[in-house]
Amino acid sequence: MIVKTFAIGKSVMKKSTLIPQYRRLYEILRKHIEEGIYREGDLLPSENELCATYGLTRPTVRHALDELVKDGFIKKQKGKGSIVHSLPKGIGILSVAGTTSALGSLDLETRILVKPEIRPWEEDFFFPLPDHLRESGCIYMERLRLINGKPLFYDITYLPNINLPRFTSRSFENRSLFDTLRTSYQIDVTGGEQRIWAIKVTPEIARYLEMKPEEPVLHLERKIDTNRVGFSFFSSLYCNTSEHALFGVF
Amino acid sequence: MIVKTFAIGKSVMKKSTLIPQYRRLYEILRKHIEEGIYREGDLLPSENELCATYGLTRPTVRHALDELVKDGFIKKQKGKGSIVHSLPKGIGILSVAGTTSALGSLDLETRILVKPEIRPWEEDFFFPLPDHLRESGCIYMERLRLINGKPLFYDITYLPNINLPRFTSRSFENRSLFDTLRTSYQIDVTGGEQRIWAIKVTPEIARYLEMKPEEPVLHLERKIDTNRVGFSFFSSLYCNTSEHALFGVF
DNA sequence: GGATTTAACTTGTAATAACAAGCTAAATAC
DNA sequence: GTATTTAGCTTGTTATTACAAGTTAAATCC
Repeated sequence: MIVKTFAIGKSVMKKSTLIPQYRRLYEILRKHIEEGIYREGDLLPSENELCATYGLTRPTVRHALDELVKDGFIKKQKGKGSIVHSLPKGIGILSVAGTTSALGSLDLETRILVKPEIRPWEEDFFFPLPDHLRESGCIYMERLRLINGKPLFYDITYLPNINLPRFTSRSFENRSLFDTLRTSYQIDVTGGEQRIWAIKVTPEIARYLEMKPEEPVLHLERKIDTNRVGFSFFSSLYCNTSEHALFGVF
Repeated sequence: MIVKTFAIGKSVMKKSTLIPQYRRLYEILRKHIEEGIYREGDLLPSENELCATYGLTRPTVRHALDELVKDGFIKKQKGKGSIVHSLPKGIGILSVAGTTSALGSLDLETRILVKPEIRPWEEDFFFPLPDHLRESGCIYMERLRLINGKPLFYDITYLPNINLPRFTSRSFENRSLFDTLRTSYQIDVTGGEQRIWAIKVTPEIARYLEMKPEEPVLHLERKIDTNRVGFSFFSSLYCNTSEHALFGVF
């Protein structure tokens, strides 16, 4: 085989063992899509072109594309190609869609109500907790997310306190918890479970979300699994859907 | 290569071209899981065992297992095996979880309010409609789903009226729309989009769901894509979450 | 010019091979 | 007996090859 010296392909140094090649290509293409190099409806380079460009073989390229499909960045069509979808899938449900305004034009802000701090897990936690998590406590965090200055989400996050160097000192001002875990700690979300209710807003939540009492509010409880065995984290979330719907691609 | 005459593997007849082998293995394992042959927490046979049993190679077997992972039937762990998860992922959100009772013990009933009928698409449909769907009208259906005799879902479904022989005469008493499409028409759900709100129940919906006025109710609007290009269907759903939460695996 | 065929793309399926890395239990050393 | 090592499993990654099948546009025929 003729060895070509490209970005991903097998170079002489073998430090590539850390991160798989399909994952690296995934990150590159994902970045390109998020940066707008490929736009909605565009065709990605064909699999064979990607092979040639990055010095990989088709199974590897296809693996990367499969991940992009799974995460909702592209759709594939036989005989045609990989079509950029651009709507990030988020996790089951995550994004916000206004009735009139486009997503990009929204002024999104995240306010930290309780900075990441280590505390014991709550006694009657809303998901059954494995014992190995109970021992070392959890990283607790409360955030409020606002759109155009109006509060929309009230989000309580619980992470296992194991082996996340410098985590509590990080900033989570932008919606970057998932990105932070992915890029700084190589923790990928692989799935999870969620429960959803429509409830009447409680006085406390109403205060955070600036809602009138008795108004309906969306309540989500989520367990989020990762590729790191035993590392799951949790989120309890309240959302005012009077002006914006929760939007999800699956 | 030594040809073995197993259930899936290449036999002399080549009618196997219709349905891919990984898909057949997927259906077999899925059925086994749903029938309880493999139970929650069990390990599936190893990939090599599945290869030997069904006369397939590892890439094919892995493809089938990947699909099972994607649909939430199993989870894989390196060095260990494929662990049966049993909770079907449904589509984003579908299943119902009671606060106390287990899923299996629930008495589930589906009542048809409006039998499948062909009618034109609504003028201001809640998802943008491709032109090729508009022409041939839609199959319209209203269903009510009850748990222990109490109505829980009110579901309006819209399907494109193209090439579904005998569809309107089928029964949809049990929760089998997705199964029917999958097994009778080889239509697989590949993804979709959904919007979710918590709203105050309208008088009409309150009547169907036997709720008091002003109570919060969950509202979902979903576009569901399939492997058949151009064939997407739609669902508008209202759910009373006062006693049961919507449950989803992703 | 217009309809049809063909050729050159695209992604989808499948077999084969080899090694890496995580997990577990049996074998070994102390 | 207990702790450690090892061997043999498991899934994960990657390359190679070949053909099938859907899409599209150029070439051909009429």
